[in-house]
Amino acid sequence: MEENKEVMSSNFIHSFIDEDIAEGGAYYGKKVHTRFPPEPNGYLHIGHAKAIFVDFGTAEKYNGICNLRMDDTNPTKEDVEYVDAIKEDIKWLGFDWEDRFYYASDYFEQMYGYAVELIKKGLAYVCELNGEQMREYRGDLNTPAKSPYRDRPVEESLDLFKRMRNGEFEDGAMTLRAKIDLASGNFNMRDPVLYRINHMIHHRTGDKWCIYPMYDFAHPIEDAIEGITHSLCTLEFEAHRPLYDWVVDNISIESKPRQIEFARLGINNTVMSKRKLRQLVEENYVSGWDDPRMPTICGLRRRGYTPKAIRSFTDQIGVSKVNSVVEYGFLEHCLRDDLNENAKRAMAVLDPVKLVITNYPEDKVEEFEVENHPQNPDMGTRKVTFSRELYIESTDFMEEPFKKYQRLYPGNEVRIKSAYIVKCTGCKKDDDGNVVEVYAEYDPETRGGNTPDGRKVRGTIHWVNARDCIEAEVRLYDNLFTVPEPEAEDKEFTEFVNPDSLVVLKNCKLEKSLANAEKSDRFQFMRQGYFCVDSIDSTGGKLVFNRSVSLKDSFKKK
RNA sequence: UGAGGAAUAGUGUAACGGUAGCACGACAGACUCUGACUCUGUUUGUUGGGGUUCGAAUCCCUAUUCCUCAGCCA
Repeated sequence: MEENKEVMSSNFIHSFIDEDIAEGGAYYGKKVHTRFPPEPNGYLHIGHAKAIFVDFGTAEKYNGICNLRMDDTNPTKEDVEYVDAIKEDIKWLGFDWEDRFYYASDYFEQMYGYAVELIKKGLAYVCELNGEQMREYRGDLNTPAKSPYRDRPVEESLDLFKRMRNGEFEDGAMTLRAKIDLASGNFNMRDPVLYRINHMIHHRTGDKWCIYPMYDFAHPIEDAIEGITHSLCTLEFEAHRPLYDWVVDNISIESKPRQIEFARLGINNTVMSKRKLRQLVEENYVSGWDDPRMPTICGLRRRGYTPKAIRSFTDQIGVSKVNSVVEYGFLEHCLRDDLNENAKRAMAVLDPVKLVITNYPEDKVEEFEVENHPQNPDMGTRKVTFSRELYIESTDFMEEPFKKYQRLYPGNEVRIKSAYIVKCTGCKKDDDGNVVEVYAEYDPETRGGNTPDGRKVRGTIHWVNARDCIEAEVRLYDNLFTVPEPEAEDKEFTEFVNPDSLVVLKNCKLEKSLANAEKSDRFQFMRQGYFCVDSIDSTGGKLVFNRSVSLKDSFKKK
């Protein structure tokens, strides 16, 4: 059943949904309907990608549908600028909400109506405790909360709530609270606040409202209005589920969505809190939200990650209720897996040293045809030129090799990829002992890199023609943090920012064919890793590459 | 201390009460015009203690550890 490779693996959410479908009840006859409800107060990160995958993927699995909804119930934190960025990232990941794009703020009038209903039923009341008092009256683990206003007559609450809406009171002067259970062991049920006063310009409703619904009141209503059957969210909302159900059960609405919680994504060496990511940006630890070291979707995109790799990752890590931390290496594995198959090969010398083929004619130029992908002939070939002087990687020559070193050292033969077998004859060093030129002689019989006599040549190295190449800047990235779990440490997380997480190489030599590479093109530079075109300098036409991920290198560790 | 969750290899994730699998990593080897890829093999696991059962990761009891909640954030 090879063709099922793309289908997401099964998880406990599916078991719950299967039960619901089997039992009928509130879900009977309904298509599975989910939603992804980001608050437009920041950029999406890889953790959101998991949620997106869970929300859209679950709908997909059941031939259902998934809405995209901006959960904009708190104007103090939100901004329109994030809305478009969020939509762009989700689209880029390959998910489609079709025409079902909504704002929580579209439902403010209905929410207000439901609040009035609750007051009329005696299930909500206007409370005049201020924030500080509220905290004092809340009680603690062993003490019930107190609320001096909970027995206020319905008519009085109705009147006050209306006047709250009309703007007669200042911010924080009073709230609308649900009347549930002041002694509940679950603090969320100790008469939670439903509405607060906030005289602020909302990014969509402007100054129409000065009272705003709290998440716990708004979210179940948003879900119910949209006919969501399964409201999937992260574990920290588990204790809010009784309140979610309370709202749905006590207002006059047909739909009874079910909240199911799953564990959010953790990745080691990575910080995934919006607040902290913002801090990294604002304090210039990184160049911006899309810095290729950031775990944001736009950062990963700029780094060279593909939607396919991210989807493969979110699929394979699974969905459960266990707080877990996935290894960063697994994300990299998913990227390599995709890029290995789909990235064209090319040759780039990141730390060049000149190789002179001493027995090759001074003015001769040859052309070789090189395959773009060794395992996939469909990706075609390209031409590279060859002459007496080449650039090779400085690490591909060692005057005194260690055991098992199979590249250039005096007396050793290596294959110059796709060109000739050459034998190293020596090198030239400057006064400080640095190798400035390496010398070798080529074997004309081995044209194209073949060995007609069948002799074994262990090493094959990449190269560019020193007289026919281009220059580029290449940026190498490492983990942004030096410790596996910067958030778990006792110190401020910024103390663990890795100073070596970005290395810029200015004068890399690339084969000429790369001159017409375009932004976002991805390549595997032979033996160097996978790279993505970050930008093209408009003045000099100079290319800048980001290393998306390195190649696995087993021999270094020996 | 109240309430609600969760514990399966180094990591992540599976297993109607019926042989504890898979992936990543690690290690070893084969292959190779990339020390990549690919292929082969190996290693390591049911939190502890009881109980039910022919049989328990799974059911029961108990202990332990970890996570979440006392915003007019989401």
